[in-house]
Amino acid sequence: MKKVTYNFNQLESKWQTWWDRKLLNSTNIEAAKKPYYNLMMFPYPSAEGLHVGNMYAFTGSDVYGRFKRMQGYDVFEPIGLDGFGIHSENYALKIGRHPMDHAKITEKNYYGQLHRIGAMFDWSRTVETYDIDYYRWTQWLFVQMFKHGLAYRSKAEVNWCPSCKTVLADEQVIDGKCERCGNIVEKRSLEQWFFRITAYAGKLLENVAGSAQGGVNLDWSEKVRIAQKNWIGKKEGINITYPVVDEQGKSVGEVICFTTRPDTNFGATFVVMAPEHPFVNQLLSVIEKNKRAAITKYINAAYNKSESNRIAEGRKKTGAETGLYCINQLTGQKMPLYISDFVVMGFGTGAVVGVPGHDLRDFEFATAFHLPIIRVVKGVDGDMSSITKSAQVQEEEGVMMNSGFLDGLNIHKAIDAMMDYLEKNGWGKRIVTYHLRDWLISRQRYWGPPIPMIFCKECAKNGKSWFTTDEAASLGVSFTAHSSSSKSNNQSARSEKSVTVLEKTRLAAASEMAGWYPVPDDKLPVVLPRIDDYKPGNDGVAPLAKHKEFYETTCPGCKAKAVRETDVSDTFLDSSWYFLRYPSVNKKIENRRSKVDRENVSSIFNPLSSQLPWDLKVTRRWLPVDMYTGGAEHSVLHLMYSRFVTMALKDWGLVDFEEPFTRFYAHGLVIKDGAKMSKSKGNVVNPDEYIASYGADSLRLYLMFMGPFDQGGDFRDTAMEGMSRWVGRIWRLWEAIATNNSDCSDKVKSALQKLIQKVGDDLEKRRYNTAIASMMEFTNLVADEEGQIGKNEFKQLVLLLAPFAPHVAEELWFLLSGKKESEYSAKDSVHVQLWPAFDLTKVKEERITLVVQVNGKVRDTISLSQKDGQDKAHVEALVHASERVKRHIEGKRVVKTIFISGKLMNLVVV
RNA sequence: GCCGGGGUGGCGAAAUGGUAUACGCGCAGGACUUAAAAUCCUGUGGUGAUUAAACACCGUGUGGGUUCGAGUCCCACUCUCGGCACCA
Repeated sequence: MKKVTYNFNQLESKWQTWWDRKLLNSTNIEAAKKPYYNLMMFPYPSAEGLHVGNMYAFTGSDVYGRFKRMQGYDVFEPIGLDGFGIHSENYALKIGRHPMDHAKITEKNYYGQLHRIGAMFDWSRTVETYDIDYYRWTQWLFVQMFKHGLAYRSKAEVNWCPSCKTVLADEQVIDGKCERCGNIVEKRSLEQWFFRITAYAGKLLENVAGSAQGGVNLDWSEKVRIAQKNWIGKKEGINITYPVVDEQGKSVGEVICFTTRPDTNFGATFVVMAPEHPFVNQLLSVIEKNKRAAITKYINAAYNKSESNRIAEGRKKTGAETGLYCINQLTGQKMPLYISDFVVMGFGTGAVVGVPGHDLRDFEFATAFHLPIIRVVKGVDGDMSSITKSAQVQEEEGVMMNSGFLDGLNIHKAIDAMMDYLEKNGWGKRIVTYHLRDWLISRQRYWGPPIPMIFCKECAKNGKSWFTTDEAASLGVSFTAHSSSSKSNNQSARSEKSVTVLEKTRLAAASEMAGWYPVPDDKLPVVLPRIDDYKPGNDGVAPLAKHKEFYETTCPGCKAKAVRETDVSDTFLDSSWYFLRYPSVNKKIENRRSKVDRENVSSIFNPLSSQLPWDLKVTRRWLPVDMYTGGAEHSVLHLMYSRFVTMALKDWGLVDFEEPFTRFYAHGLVIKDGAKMSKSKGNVVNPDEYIASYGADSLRLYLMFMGPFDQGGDFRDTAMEGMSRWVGRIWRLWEAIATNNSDCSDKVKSALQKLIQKVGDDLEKRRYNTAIASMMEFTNLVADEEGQIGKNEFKQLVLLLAPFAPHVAEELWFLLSGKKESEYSAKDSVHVQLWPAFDLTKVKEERITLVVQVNGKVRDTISLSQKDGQDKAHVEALVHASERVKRHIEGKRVVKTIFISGKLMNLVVV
């Protein structure tokens, strides 16, 4: 910790105050001529304050925003807090503070820190997700989802975190553990609210895979696009129907199996269902008593098995025999039907046909249960013997055999031929399935937006719901309880035509929504009351469920007594639309400055018009987001949810674009002592202390210099000394100019032109580390020239420095202006100057260095004029005159001479 | 298992197929100073050789290949970091 020759603490706070006072960073949303929306993922407060990893990300985003502004764009760079939800609540619980009080404290801390890093945030338009003015609209979004059939309630096997005491969406379970607390997640069968994100699976995939026809081409980090692709997990295959019979051959129903490899179906020898498969219940009534007990036992064991147990068990195959058979209609063969937990209910149909010769899992199962194994593919190794070892199981390539009409075809052709055949006979139907599941949106927690739904027993009894109201009819989504109820499930997104899918799913949803009404628009928001028993319980019931005064209400349909939903929505819903809010934030219904009193419920149920949370005109101008920066850990979380919400809004005609983020840049992670910064590892670095001892500018520079922005880096404080030194050197350059108004050499002038080009290029590519390095090279060159730099050249250097070190750049620019403080206006600020232009014709380099090689090895270098360097004969003469070259070609014959004009000559000798 | 990054000095890292290790840290030596801090200067991949310089050889995870020339392109492998995973 050391001192620099200028007082950075004083200087930085001086300019931060000045920028605020001059509204330098408050974008004029309405008047902007060249809007550029530069957004960084807003932080979710899960600690007392930001750590240096957060600052790294914000700085990287800010450097780019500042660069764009200097290129003449009206850059909007907003900031906010994602402080509603489980992250913040868990921390509040940990330190024993009420989440509402905690929110106020984190707001102060986070905003204070975000101020001190010197980013160009527009502090006049912040968004806090726990603000009533904000979550009122989060609830509105939920209602819209419901009315459009994209929100539904369903009993399902869901992830339950025993530590957070709530359910979680699939995306929020990482390696069988809770995304928030790291505890092992259990399965519970609960009735929950879901968002039908699967209805958009096709479109979500197309755009991100770049396969959209006339669609959107996303300029996104490759690894994020691939992660989304994998998560959506599109598989094209076929659903094959197998009739099921008992020992006597009597028909007892049918089982549908999904497969991508129907070509191997002549080799099928058994069928396996997941323990959760609906057919299991059905068959329990038809099978022998002694088998029934065994099956029930197996199923119960499977239910109670946690995810971690399953993982620990590895590939060991267990199962229960049903005594029933599926008929392979290709061959007429009877295939025994089993129940096993290696088949998962959530994918395909929850039942698979076993082809042990050509699928490793099937092979393992067949071996464990002594089932026949038939070879139907001759592999690339030509092996045609019977399959007895797992190494013989052919999966990827081969030619069909023992397969009737398929014999001799390669497997890829055979797949198509078989699908055609099965469809023609009515035994199968081609199908597309996705790994993506519907978004489980309810949380049994306190700190979130109450789900704005009301349940009425009376209406439920009468088959009434919002879908039977006049409003629904006027929106064209009416539904009567008597129409056929097609069972909706998580795999309903199959057709590529989203309109018809939406119509279907909407009706399907309506049929199951008897008794449910959304809170009418004019009764929003449903305010989260302040309660003292806010801790989550073990019973799967939200804290609000213990508060009659909250949940007792009247039915919007029949006016009878009814109850509110007491679960709150997932945090990721809060952040799924915040980018739409920022530019329109001044459109808040109430006066921005007089926030609605959170405690006073009666003042909140204000009649509201059917306005939108965003201004359509503003939104058309500013969205989608031009540049979005954030962590890759949100690849399948926030980024997927936001895309889904935006697509839905587009279909409802509320926005005119379907992708929220045109460009997304995934920044790297800051590592400390070889590990990701985290509280539990105790390696969290607080930026405050470094700002205090080195200044925000030096810290910013150091963070950007550590390595490429998309790779992150290892934080070490010793290296920051170097940055601090360099800033000091620049400061002293100014002192030299101030005292002896020096001019500089052509060498420096030429170098500056090249520097301007280099820094601009690097900034566009976000290669901040090399941009800074080249500025250092430039100042080193100036030092070699005895510190001689012209005032003009120095001014240009300050412009290049401005995005990285905004405070010191502003101070130097101010000093260079020669103005008094009172005369220095917002227009004079270094940050609104135009990025300097470069002119390479000004580059004067008389001498160049030409490399001389013999057989590709460098043996000498020749310094000569630009002009002579182009002259092959001249260079050749010099090369042959070189002592060093002579030594290596002596007694040998030059068979070839390679000449790259102005750069290199290579003599090939033998 | 599948899909993606990545392996370069003591460390963070740089290099449109053309002088590998720019820039920074660290380290060593020096200047300034009564001394320290700060600042500035010089050196810094390895081995060998030399009074010294010149010099030679080796060097970008491993093994091959293409090329006048490979950190960079191709093939095979290996380690590592991320994502997905009994997904049919």
